[in-house]
Amino acid sequence: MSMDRRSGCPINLSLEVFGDRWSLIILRDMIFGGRRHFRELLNGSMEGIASNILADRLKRLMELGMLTKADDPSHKQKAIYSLTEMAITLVPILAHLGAWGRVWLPVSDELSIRAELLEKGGQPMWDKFMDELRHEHLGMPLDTMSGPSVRATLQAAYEALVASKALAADSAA
Amino acid sequence: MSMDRRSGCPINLSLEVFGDRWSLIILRDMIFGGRRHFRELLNGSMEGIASNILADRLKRLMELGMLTKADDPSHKQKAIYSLTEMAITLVPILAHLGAWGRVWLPVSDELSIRAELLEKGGQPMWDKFMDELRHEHLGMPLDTMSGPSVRATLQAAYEALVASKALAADSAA
DNA sequence: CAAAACTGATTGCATTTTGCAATCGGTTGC
DNA sequence: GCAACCGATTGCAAAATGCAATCAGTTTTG
Repeated sequence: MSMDRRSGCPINLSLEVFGDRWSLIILRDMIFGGRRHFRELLNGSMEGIASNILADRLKRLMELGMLTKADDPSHKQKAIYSLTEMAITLVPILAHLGAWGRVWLPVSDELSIRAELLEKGGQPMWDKFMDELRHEHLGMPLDTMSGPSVRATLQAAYEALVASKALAADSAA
Repeated sequence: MSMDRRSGCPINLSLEVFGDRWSLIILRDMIFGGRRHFRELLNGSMEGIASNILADRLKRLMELGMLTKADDPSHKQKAIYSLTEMAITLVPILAHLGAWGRVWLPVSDELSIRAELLEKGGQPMWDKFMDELRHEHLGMPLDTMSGPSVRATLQAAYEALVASKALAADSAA
């Protein structure tokens, strides 16, 4: 909440933006999960964020210029949160972070398949994804309309893995 | 300090490692500043870390496998902290983080020159840097001994910029 | 050889941040 | 009308943080 400015170091300033346990989780769910509403973020997060923390972080991310809020025309009191360009350009960082975590931390297979695909896709896939996010959140035209969206591709891979695991568990039982 | 495991998501797990305001700052000072001792980290950090927080984070980073501690042979009670491979592979993430911060946050010229050079150097420079860090911290042989070290290059650019700024300020006065 | 300075910490304590549970007033669907 | 849902807000306890003082051992200094 506070504008510290402990130093003008780029890494320090970045850390002042998401050097906490929730801000990046919220952005992850918006970017990869496509969530736009308060309730979606509240109930959808696997990590179980509390509603006051979510409200606080959404406010803070807006103050920092990472998100904008707009009324949902279909529902008078529903708010739609949108990523700004500043947040969309985090995609390569999230990809690297996921790749690093996949190597060094006790990740679960299902949840890391997305990170694996995103890593293998490399910069071209990240560019396509950012393009799609700009379309979704900023109303920009889609440069290239080639095949399924990156999010759908990642989601399909995740669901296929979950299904195959369930099958294996069934046949074992 | 706690081993949360809120979820097996790679991004979440990564966040549980450095989703705080100090852990990455310490690693930054070790990687880019070449600091190895408690006092160097305590007094050298621009952001002014408190000694108890530093002690706590060093302990935590050791438990996480990011650092190791050894006796300094030249000084019986001096401890030398070393980066592990796990920490050294953060270099690309730090480079991306610095690049992102340089674009979107109010960085200072002097402190962002390093990030700029590291970004421009790209993967080859990161590889060279990681190779040098493995030599320094893990005792590995240097693959390529080509020219000045990456850290020295970055440091020289920083000092040149500080000097030129001081000169400009002098001539203005 | 004793005093001073430095080593990596630790302790006590006040302040701030975090997280949980309950709740709020307004909106929507039935 | 009324239950379910909307984006929050409040009260409160627990944890993290930051500061200042301190520690015992080691090295340097005079």
